[in-house]
Amino acid sequence: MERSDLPPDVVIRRLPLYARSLRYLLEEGIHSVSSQELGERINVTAAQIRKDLSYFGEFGKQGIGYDVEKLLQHIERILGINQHWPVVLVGIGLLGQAIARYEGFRTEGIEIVALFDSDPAKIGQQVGELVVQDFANVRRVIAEKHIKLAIIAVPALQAQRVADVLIEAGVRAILSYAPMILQVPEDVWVRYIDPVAVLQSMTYYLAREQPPS
Amino acid sequence: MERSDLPPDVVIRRLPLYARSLRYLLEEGIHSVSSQELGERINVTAAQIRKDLSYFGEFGKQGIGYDVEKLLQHIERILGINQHWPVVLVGIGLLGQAIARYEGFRTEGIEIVALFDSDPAKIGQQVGELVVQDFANVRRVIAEKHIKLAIIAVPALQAQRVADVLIEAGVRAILSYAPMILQVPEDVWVRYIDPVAVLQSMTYYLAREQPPS
DNA sequence: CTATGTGAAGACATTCACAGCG
DNA sequence: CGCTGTGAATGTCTTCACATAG
Repeated sequence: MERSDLPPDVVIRRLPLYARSLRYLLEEGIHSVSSQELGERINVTAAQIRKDLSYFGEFGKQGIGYDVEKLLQHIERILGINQHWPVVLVGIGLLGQAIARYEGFRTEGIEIVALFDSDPAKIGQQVGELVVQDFANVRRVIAEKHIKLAIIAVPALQAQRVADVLIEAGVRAILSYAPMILQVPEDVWVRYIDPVAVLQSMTYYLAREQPPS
Repeated sequence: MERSDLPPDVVIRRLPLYARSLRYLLEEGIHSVSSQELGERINVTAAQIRKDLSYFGEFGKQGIGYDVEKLLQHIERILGINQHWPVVLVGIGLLGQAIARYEGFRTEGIEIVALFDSDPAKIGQQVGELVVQDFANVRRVIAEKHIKLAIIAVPALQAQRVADVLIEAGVRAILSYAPMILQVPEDVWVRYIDPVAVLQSMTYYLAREQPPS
């Protein structure tokens, strides 16, 4: 392949799944895997995995497959998750608290390092190992810790205002749980977690098979 | 267009976003909207919206645009969310509790009607308006209430076992928060909420702009 | 004159199928 | 012989651009 081809975003979004599956393989003590086997675990075709990886180099051995640990390291490096990415979390309601305490965020390059809320009743409260800070201080913390990543877990109507402040302070990528499309400069990345929309897209298919109760 | 063309899944996944945006427009008292205006709110091109809608019929007025309320009703009907979809939630840890209490799930066709966990300490506990039930009873509840939709919020290693039970009991669509790809029959729908993977895919781009702290 | 609906074109993503290497 | 890596072929999705309707 032309190495000058940029990897499509859809490929980038699959890499974390490959990485996770490789970690599970390692935990099972499996040290070698073919594109076929890896694909079966994550419901992706073998050709797709090989093509995806080919955007970044040649990591396998013909006739053998891939060394799990080496491939994992390659992917972690490609994604940049071999480095440490501090994240701020804004909005410490029930969802925010669950996010703040979720172990999955403490590993694999990502670490929530500060919690913010505007509610005086929440400021000062301990959540997991962190103390909730006043959102008014978010700029200073983002600047001091050179934070580029943020998670927003505030109500829909506050999400845009929060995003504006975060971006102005230096955040370059946002994961938002608010049911609201954010308007951001084109050099800022935004992704959404939207369980209601996901469920509603599945009802489309269910409604066509058999009616609901 | 050929009405015989099936709408692509990517179109189905956008419909809930259109619906939500239309609801916000209604709340703002706006009753007419062009594909251009709607597109600007949700960062989708006008042509895409018109093409998407064309899979299902003709809902606009040339020279004018769309009647917000009518288009919303059409989309809700297409998605099947004009009907009532009862959902079971399995796994009442911190995340499960946040999901159970989230208001967004109570509207728009979706309603969580039963909570399940296997932990004796959690069974019997009240969460919002519901009481946590023993997961051992999940089959009976799914059958009695004709439930087709489930949300899984259990640890990764338990997710497959939980999914197997749910599907056997009659569930046809699953929204899973577990960081694990589920193996299911091909007539069952599965979608994932995977915030860690989403964050990790954004670090790819950040790592290429400027190094993290 | 404005904005929809839609074939056709173009861009993008996936799969195929096989040369080539270990 | 098995499995990777990859051009080419196929399939899918998005955008274009304009005929058409109000």
